[in-house]
Amino acid sequence: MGDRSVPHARPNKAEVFARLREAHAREVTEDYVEMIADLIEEEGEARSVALAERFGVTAATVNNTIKRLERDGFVTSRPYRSVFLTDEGRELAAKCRKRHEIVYNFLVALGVDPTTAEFDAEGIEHHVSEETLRMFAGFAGGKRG
Amino acid sequence: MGDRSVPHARPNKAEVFARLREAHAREVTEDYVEMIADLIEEEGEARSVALAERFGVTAATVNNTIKRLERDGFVTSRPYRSVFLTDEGRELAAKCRKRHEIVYNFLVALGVDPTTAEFDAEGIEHHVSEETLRMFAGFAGGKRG
DNA sequence: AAATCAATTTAGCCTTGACTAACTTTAAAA
DNA sequence: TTTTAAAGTTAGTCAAGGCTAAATTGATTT
Repeated sequence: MGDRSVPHARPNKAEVFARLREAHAREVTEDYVEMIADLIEEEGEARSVALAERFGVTAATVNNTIKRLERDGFVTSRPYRSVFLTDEGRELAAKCRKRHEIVYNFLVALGVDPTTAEFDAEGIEHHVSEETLRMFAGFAGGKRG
Repeated sequence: MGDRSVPHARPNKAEVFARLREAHAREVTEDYVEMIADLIEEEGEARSVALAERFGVTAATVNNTIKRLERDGFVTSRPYRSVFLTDEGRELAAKCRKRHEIVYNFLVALGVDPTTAEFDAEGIEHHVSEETLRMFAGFAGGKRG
């Protein structure tokens, strides 16, 4: 147990920032698999030109990122062809989409303007723990039901 | 007005991600000025060994970051001496601390465990707009009063 | 005063995530 | 079928933010 017996003991700062850095490392991956899933749904396939347009980056940047996602097992791709999600990628995309919606709906339920909520949700979603996500879901749900 | 006359028009995705990238670029700066202010308050000065310990990074990393903060006008430093905040740095630190507290108190008011709230607040705070921050502050305040 | 130890700095390396410019491939039009 | 335009790729650059290892400085002991 170490020095953690005090009620509400503050976590070690270094732990907090270590977790923050881990979250950062996952962010781009999560945004990409989510966007790829959206594109496949909306347009039937995910072309890198569409990814570049939606993220507001160049085609070269998309290319680099897709290679990394492939290396990490989230997508498959062949030269000059569109990008596909692996099972793992699809799973992650589904999880991220749910989380995004919960955060967005929570902000709107709280009274935040929907446009602002879109901006904020995109940043916040990657840093919300399971526990906090449950609270968010419960709050928005309670307001509806 | 362009194509923004529809109620609740979704913002362009590229804008959302551009703002996200801007927020990222500010994160480390904000965390450092806040931590430097804390150290000066708690210990009278901000030594890089203390910064390294609290962030959970090496002294070399702290050194790099401090140089960047100095370049950007948030701190001053002299070799082998502790770090000082400029007026701009102090201002930013105060703003960040207030924001951090609002986010943390909001999460706790919502029912999130204080330890989890510490972790989540550190990630969330950098992505909360002024508008959302006001909603957070109002929510926690309303519960108290 | 010298030795030692802790703190700081420097140098060099790595990955991520961005860019531009130039090149190749694919698909569509002439 | 050839040409052209759009899409995708490759190569090279850069800054941020991490690291290790080695050198230096400052402060404390002996």
